[in-house]
Amino acid sequence: MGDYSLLDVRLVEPALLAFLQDENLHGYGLLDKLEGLGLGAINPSVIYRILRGYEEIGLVQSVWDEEKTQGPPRRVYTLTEEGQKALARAEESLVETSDRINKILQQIKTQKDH
Amino acid sequence: MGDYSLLDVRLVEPALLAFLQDENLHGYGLLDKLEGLGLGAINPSVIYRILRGYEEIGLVQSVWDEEKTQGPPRRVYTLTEEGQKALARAEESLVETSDRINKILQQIKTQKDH
DNA sequence: TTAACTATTGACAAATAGCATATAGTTTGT
DNA sequence: ACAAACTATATGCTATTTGTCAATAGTTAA
Repeated sequence: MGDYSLLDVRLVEPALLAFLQDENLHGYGLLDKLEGLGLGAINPSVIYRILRGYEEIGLVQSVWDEEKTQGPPRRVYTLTEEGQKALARAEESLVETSDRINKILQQIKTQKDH
Repeated sequence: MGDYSLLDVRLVEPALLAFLQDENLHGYGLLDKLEGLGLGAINPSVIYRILRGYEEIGLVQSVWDEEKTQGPPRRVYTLTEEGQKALARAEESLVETSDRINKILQQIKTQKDH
């Protein structure tokens, strides 16, 4: 029961790429970052699934970090060159979506004060 | 030539409510309106399914328009009071999503010029 | 040694989207 | 009159995506 919409769930994918842009992180760390977007209530399995999918298609690479800092070993993800390109495409796509949202909000507003 | 993402598909539901805010429209007319958002490539079945769903939960009401203007009879949808409330909630949700998108875009930008 | 927290994975169910197709009335061209 | 194109709605099936739950397991604090 998260406080986010189905729309917001689809922000997770681009957000993960964005977070990995200049920092190598593991799933749980990424989950923390998502909290900063108000998406902390998302089920961890969703994040892990996306990450594995990204690795399969070559957008990220992972290595096991055994330097047991706070728990069991964890997979640390790095953005590949392909991932950088995917991020660039995601950025464009987000801008377009943002435009569409603004158009809808504008539509709602202009109808309100008829 | 659908140049929209899965994220954008999720904009259809709030958009339909917005379009019905002060104008009674039928499915095909709504599809035309979606074209203005760059979502014209969305399969009509998606729209009709959403509209029937909305009617089931009381957000819209429909009547058959037999005044054969350009083709077979069509269902003309009207927003109910419940639908107005749903639209208000959708508006809030869109604003939140827009904020989240902007945060992600900001994140991408600030990392770019490291 | 038990509980709480960190961390990842997999299995299965539910929801959503895409695609194709059926039905059918109207308009336009020949 | 007939066919083709366009308008309009509906439905069934498949594939994809998302949600939920539970299993596994290491670390830290009580």
